[in-house]
Amino acid sequence: MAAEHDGADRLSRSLDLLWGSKDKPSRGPKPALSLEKIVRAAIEIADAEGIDGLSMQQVAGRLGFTTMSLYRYVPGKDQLVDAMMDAASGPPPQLPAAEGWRNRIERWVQALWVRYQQHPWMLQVQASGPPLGPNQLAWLESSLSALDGTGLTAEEMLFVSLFLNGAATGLARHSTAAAQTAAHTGVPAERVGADYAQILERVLDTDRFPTLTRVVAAGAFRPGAGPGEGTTHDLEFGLQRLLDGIERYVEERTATCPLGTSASATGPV
Amino acid sequence: MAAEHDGADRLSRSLDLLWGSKDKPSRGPKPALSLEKIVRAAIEIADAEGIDGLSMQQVAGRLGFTTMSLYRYVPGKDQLVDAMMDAASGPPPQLPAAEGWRNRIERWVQALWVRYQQHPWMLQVQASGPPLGPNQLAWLESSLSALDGTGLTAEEMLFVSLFLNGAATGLARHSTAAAQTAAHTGVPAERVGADYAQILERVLDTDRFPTLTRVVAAGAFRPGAGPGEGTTHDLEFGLQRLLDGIERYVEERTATCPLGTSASATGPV
DNA sequence: CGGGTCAGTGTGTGACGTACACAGTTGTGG
DNA sequence: CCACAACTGTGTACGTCACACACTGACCCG
Repeated sequence: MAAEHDGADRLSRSLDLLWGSKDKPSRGPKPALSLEKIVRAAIEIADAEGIDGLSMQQVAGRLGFTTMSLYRYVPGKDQLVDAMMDAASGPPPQLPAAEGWRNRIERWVQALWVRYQQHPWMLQVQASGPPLGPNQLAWLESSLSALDGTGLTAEEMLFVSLFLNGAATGLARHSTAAAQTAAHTGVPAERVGADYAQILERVLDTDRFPTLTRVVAAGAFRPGAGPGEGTTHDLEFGLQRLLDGIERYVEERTATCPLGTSASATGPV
Repeated sequence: MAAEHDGADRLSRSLDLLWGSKDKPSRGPKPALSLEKIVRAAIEIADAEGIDGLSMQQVAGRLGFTTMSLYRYVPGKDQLVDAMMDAASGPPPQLPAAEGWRNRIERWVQALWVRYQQHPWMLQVQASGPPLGPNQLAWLESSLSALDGTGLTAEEMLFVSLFLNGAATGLARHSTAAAQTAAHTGVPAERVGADYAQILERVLDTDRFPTLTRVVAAGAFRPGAGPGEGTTHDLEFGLQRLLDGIERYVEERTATCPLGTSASATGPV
C-alpha cells in the first residue's frame, strides 16, 4: 500500500510544488526563503555550471543558508529540477490567430529554440515524466493552438506537436553538444569543433561510411562546432518540409471528404 | 596547456575506447576482464534498473570483481556510458538500395524505435557530445544512405537525418516517460497513466488551455499511459508528413532546375 | 502568556566516483 | 635462467553528494 502511494504522492507533491497549491501556515516564524528564490538560484547555477554542477549545497550556499533548509520548500532534488524546468520554460510565445498557422508554428519553434539557448541545461535533464507544470502545459497549449485551423484532427495535432517538439529538442541537443563538452572539459568551443572534424577524418572509412564521408566532404559539418550547429538553418529545413507535408495532407483529405471529422471546426476562441 | 589537453585527451581516450585502438601489452598477467564484458554487464544493469541504478560498484559486483578493477579498462564512468551507448545501439538496419527511399527511411525509423524499446535508458543519458562510436556513426550513415536518391543535397540530407532522429528520439522519450516513472517509483504503469489523466483534469483550466482541453477531451492521450504512447502511430503520422514534404520539395526544385547541385548524382555504389 | 506550530541548523549516514599505493603475476632482455 | 619491468586486480582512503533526524528558537492563536 505504501509502495502504491509513493507514485501518486510523488506526482501530487510535484503538482503542489509546480502549481503553488500549498495552504500557507499561519503560525510559526516567517519563512526567509521561498520556492521562487530557490528555483531562481538553482537556475542561475545551472546556467553557469551546467546540470552536473548543480548541487543542493551550491544552491543553499548561494542563498546563504544551510543545505537542509532547502528541504523545507522542496521535497527532493528531482522535484527541484522539475520546478526549474517549468520556471526556465517561461511563458510560451503569444501567437495571434490572425497570422497563418505556418507563421505561428515557425514562431513557436523559434521561441523554443531561444529558450534552449538561454538554458542549455534543459537539454541535459532527462524528463522525469510527462509535462505537468503550468508553463510546460502552456507551451503545449501554444503549439496546439498554433496548429488549430490546419484542418487536422485533435489527435493529429497532438502528434505533430510532439513530433515537432522532439525534432527541435533533438536538434538543439546536437547543436549545443560541442558547447556542452567545451564547458565540461574547459576547452574553447572552436577547438572542440576542430577536434571533432579531425577525429571524423581519422576514423572515417570510405568503404564503411560512403555517404557520411560524402556529406562531410561537402562541408555539411563545417559551419560551426558540432554537427548541425549553424543557427537554426537545419531545423528550418526540416520544419518547412514537415509543414509542406501537412499542407498537402490537409488539401488531399478535404478534397476527398469536404467536411471531415476535423476538430478545428469548433469555434476559434 | 594541461587544461587544453584535457578536452582532446578525453576525446582521444573515448575514441581509443570506442574503436578498440589500444595496442595490447605483451608483459604482465592476462586480463581476466575485458571492455566488452564490462559494457555488457553495465547494459544489463541499465536495462533492468535504469541509468540511475547504474553504478561502478554494481557493475563490478555483477562481474565478481572489485570496483577499482574496472578502471583498468575504462577511464571513467562517463566513458563507460559512451561505450554503452554505442554498444547498445548495435548495427543499423540493412537498407537495400532496391527499395524506395521512403521505405528505407521508414524501416530506419522503426529500427531506431525498436532499439529504444530494448534499451530505454538510452533515452535518459544526455549525449555528452557528437556521435563518435562506430555503431553511432553507422546509424548516421544508414540514415544518410536511406536519403540518398531523394535528390536532396548533402547538407539537406544531414538536416533531414538529424531532424528525424530528433523527432523519433523525442517521441520515444515521451512514450516511455510513463514507464520510466513507473519503474522509478515502483507503481504499475497503468496507474501512472490513470493518475496523469486525472491530474490533467484536476489542473486543466479551459480558459487557459482551450485547445489542450479539447485534445484531451478527444481522447488523444487515452490509448496508453503517457502522452503519445500507442505504439508508433504518432511517430508514423509526422514521418509521413515529413516525407510528403520532402517529395514535394524535390519535385518543385527539379521542375525549376532539372539537374541541380544534388549530391546524389554521384554513383550509388 | 503559554503551548503548539513551524523555520532553519547541526550532525550523521550510506552511496557514490575515483586517486593512490600496493601485492601478485607474467613476459622479456641480459 | 633470472632479475627487472610491465601489467592486473585489490585495499584503503578521500571528497562529494542527497538526504534522515533531532534539535533550537521564533512566531501566532487561544
